[in-house]
This record gives sequence, structure tokens and C-alpha cells, in this order.
Amino acid sequence: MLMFMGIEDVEIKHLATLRTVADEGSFIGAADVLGYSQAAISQQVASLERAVGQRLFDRPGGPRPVTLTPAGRLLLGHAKAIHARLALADRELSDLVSGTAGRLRCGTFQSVSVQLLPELVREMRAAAPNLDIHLVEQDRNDSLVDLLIAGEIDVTFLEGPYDDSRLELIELGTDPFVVLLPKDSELARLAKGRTLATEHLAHAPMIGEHPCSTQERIDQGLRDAGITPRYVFRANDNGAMQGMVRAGLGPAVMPMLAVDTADTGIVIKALDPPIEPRMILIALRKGSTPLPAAEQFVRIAKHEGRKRLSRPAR
Amino acid sequence: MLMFMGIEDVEIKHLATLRTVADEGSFIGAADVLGYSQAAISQQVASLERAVGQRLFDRPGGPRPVTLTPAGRLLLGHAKAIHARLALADRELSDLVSGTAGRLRCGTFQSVSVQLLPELVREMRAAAPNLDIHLVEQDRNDSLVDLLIAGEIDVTFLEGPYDDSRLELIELGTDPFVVLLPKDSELARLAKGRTLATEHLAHAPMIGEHPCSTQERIDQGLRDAGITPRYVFRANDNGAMQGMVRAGLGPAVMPMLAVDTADTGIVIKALDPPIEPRMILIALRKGSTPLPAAEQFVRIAKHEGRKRLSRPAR
DNA sequence: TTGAGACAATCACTTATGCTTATGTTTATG
DNA sequence: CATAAACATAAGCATAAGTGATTGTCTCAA
Repeated sequence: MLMFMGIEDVEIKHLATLRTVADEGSFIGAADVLGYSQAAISQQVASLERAVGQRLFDRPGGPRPVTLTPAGRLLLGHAKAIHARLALADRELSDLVSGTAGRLRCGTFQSVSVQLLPELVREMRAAAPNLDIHLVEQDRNDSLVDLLIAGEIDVTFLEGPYDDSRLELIELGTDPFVVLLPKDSELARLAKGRTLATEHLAHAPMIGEHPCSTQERIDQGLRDAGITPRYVFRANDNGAMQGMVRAGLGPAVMPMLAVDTADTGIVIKALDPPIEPRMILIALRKGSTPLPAAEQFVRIAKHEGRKRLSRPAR
Repeated sequence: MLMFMGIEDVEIKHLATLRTVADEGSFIGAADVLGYSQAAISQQVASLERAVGQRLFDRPGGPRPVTLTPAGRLLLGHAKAIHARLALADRELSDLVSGTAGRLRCGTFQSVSVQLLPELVREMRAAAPNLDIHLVEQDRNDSLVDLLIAGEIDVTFLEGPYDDSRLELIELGTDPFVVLLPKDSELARLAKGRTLATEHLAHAPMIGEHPCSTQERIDQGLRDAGITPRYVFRANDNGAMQGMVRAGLGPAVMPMLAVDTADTGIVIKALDPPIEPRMILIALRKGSTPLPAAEQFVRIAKHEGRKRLSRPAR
């Protein structure tokens, strides 16, 4: 029983046969090249012709080469385009799995963006020069998670503790809060070794960030130590805050990751008792295969975290 | 026994399944849409995944929808492009067979270009508005035949008699040579009815074309009648020649097809004895399937030839 | 004109692929 | 914890695809 065939019955193998027969000028030649028998080529061409409803080759008979009909020439052009597209897909797929090309979109937040991320991006670029890295900075964990779930980003940093069953969370380490003091200030003198008693901040005029999740955490930590901080200056920029400290305006409590340690105008001290440090997390969508480049990003981030962050405290 | 698979084992049917599963969000849904069982979809996806060497869908299990992996998303884009290309091929093929779109390249020569061809092109355009008609004019039959054999043109006019075993020749009819006389000239008075005795041209100062196959034929015809023509003016343009006749410079012998019959400043006479008339032929490559548009062109040309040319004299 | 050579079409047969049904496994849900 | 929903797997079968042999057609050369 004969079924009607249409263009949807064309298969890529048929198109490859079309190309080879056109190249070779004979069914036998194509059979040789493709490793089939002549009969197989004959049947494949016949089935392709049935599918498109047109003769594709003129077979003059005898030793003269078969030639394309106008329909064959037309289809051949499209066949080449389709094969090229498939080859392109192949290349892009292997780029994808190697993680060396394509696009990686990464969520981040301020304190990570300052030092940790630039180094990480540098290492990623060294490992995958053709990878296009996009960064999206958001203040709030929830915004970053929304982007990740929506597929707008492939991986993101988060502040811990954080939990979401939709996410796979990787703990990179903790980022302690430190206090920045003007180099020659009274407070700097009060510090014992590497530590400043938190109570000394009780009446100091302080430098802070504009309200955000990090600042809230710092304020909560200070309140837990019985201190109500009084801010005389607020900035959004870490450099500006650090500049104010250097100028002697007052101390600032900041996440260690955000501090420019090269600054000789300030001294950096731990707090005693410490403010509960932030866990730096990295998150992927749970249950969906991650982008290989994102996995590599996580690997490098773990390594970097080991160098720059404290071990997870648990 | 397991064979290694590669991208070349991807088939269009697989890509269609990829699309449908991605659209439906489930194997069962895709099976429904495509009219297969769920197991078939499962196997097709598995074989596609084997071919590309990558997981293409995340199957969360339970009632939650399957989702594309990054590799799946990448391949889906290419799948859509490939299907679009195939759909385009389909459209172009049906345009090709209907002869209503695409390109038709036609060889021609001067006297055909003047009146017969414009009318023919007009009719072709009416029948196939989206067909792109290219004309290539050459003086010599051989040049036209070369272009036809080389596939540079799809169909061509030729002057007969002509024979070439590589060509399929269609006789459209004969184009008689006529003499154009200035309206009130001595020669016009000598003409009896519609005929002028060829001998009267013996000493006339004549208007002719620059040397070309047509002119050679005319000169040979006149010599056969015992006359050696003396040209006082030669042009390459039929209008210019006709203008010279109108101005009384002398008579001109031209193929009837090239004559502007609307010109009231001249009279047109047959010659007696006549110059052996030209057969107007149209030629296709023999042994190769012709372009459907070319076949339609031939049909219209035959019809037009019946109206404008004399019946083949044999 | 005839025979040889080259090549595609076709036939009968074999093999491989793909589909179906039935069953197993996994995961969410009440 | 049992049930339902959905994909995976296995076994059997139908069909498509491939092979080898044969036939038919065309060209070329004797």
C-alpha cells in the first residue's frame, strides 16, 4: 500500500546521498564513497524523489554521468545549507560541553563584585577565551534567585545563610565582618593585636553603607553586641567609605571581601565579639542540567574561595 | 553491538520530535501530537541524545514537565532553522514545478528581440508574475548554443536551419525577408501589388546592417538572385535603418520580424524571387529535464509563432 | 549491425531499525 | 504510605533499508 509522501519525509541521509551523487556524477561512485551498494543508492534516490515529488537526476543511461534536474539543483542548495547548519550545531555543542565558548550569565552582588569576582572572571577568561561572560548585579538575594529560576542567568552568588529547595547551593566559605579604623586614631590604639573590642564602637561616629541587606546584617550584629550605631556618613561605594575612614571621619564595619587591603591609610581589625559572618554561596538551578561553563565557574569559585574566604564554620 | 554515533546520524524526524517534546513539555504529549506511542518518543529522544552525545532533556520524574538542557536548547534552535529551510525548499520546489516563480534565462537575437520576444515576455509575466526573466542577446547561433549547453541559459531562440544532436529544436515558423522602400520612391512605384521584383534592387543604393549572420544571409540571397548589393549606409539598429529608408536614402532588406509595421513613411514588399526565409527555432538541452518555466515559455512561443510567423515551409 | 562495457532499475532475500505493548522505576501528592 | 503520573526498558513484531544477482538501456567500437 502506497503512502503519499511529502517533504517532511525527507531525511538528512537522503540529502547526503543527493550531494554525493551530484558530486560523483554516478550512483556507483556515490555508493563507493558512502560505503553502500549501488542498489541502495538507487533506492535512496528513488525515495527522495518520491518525497519531493520530482525527478532529481537525469539518468542518460550508459556510461554518461547522471546530472541534476532543475529541481535537483534547487534541492541540492538547500541540502548544503542544512548540512552546514548541522555542522554548526555540532561545533556549538562541543563548545558548549567544553565550556570554552558560548555565553555564561552570572548573578552577583556588591561585595563579591569588588575583588572575588574580578579574579574569578580573569581565571575563567584564561581558561575559556571565547566564552562570553555576562554579569548581572542585584542587591537582594531574592532578585538573583528569581533571575536564576527564570533562566535569565546560569549561576549566581548569594549571601548565606540561604535555603531554597529549587536551588543547588555551594558554600564557598565565610566572609568575616571587619572594622576599618583610621590609621592613627584613638580606636586604632585601643585595638589589641588584630582585634578590636566591639564595645569600643559604642559611641563612635560611624561610616556606613546605604540601607541594604549587608548593612542590615551589620547593624543587627552591632545591636546583638549591645551597640546602636550612629552613622555620620553613608555611601554606596566601598571606595568612598574607605576614603572617609582614611580621612579620619570614623570607623566602618565592612565585609572583608569588600575591603581594599592595599590601603595604608587604614588599619583593619577583627571584632570581638565578632558579628556573625556571612556565608558566601554560589547557586545553580536544582534538577536541570547546568551549563558546563557554569560548572567550571563553580569549580574555579570553590578554589578561589579556599584562598580568599574562611572555611565554612560548622 | 554498539556503534559510535555522531551528529551525522541525526535525522530530521528526530529534530521534529525534539521540537514537539520541547513544545509539549512531555513525552506523552509529544507522542499524542505525533501519533506515536510514548515508548517511541522515548527511544527517539534516546537515539538523538546518543547521536549528539549530550542529554537534551531533563526528566524530573513524576508529573513535572521535561525541560531542555542547555544542549537541548542549542540544538532546538538549529532544528527550527533546519525545518524552516526544508519548508523553504518545499515552497521553491512547488514554485519551480508550477513555473510561476524563480528564474528563467532566455537566449535571443536581434530580430526576435524587437517584436516577438517583448510580446512573449509580456504573456509570460501575465502567467507567472513572480518569475524572474533574464534575457541574453547574442548575434551568433553558436554563442547561444554554447550558453545553453553550459547551462547559462535555460532556453534560446535560434535561426534555422540549425541542427545539433545535443539540442531539442522546436520550429516556430519562418520569418520572410521583405524589402522596405521609401513611400514615394521610384522603386515603390515599380512594385506590383505586394511584391517587388528582386532584380529592381540591382543598382539601388541600399541600407544595410553591419555584418552579421542575418546580413550575410540577405547578401547571399541577393547574390543568388544575381544581384551584388551596394550599401550606402549601415546601422546596427533596426529603427535607424528604417529611418534612413523613410528619409529616401534607399531600400533595405530586413527580416519581417524586425520591421516596425506602424511606420507610414515606408512601404513593405515581398521579394520575387524571394530570399530563402529564416526558420525561427527555439532550443532546449536534449536529455536533461527542462525547467518547467522553460517549457511554458516554449508553449507560449509556439502559440505566438502561429500568429506572427509563416507556417514551416516543408 | 552487432557485441561489449558501463550503468541504473528491479527483484528476492536478509538484516536492521523502529514501533507497540507490557512492565518496571521514579517522583510528587493526598 | 499508597496512588497516580510520567519516563525507561524489554520483548516481539512489522517495516524499512541494505545486499547480490539479474535485467534493461545506452554508448562506443569493431
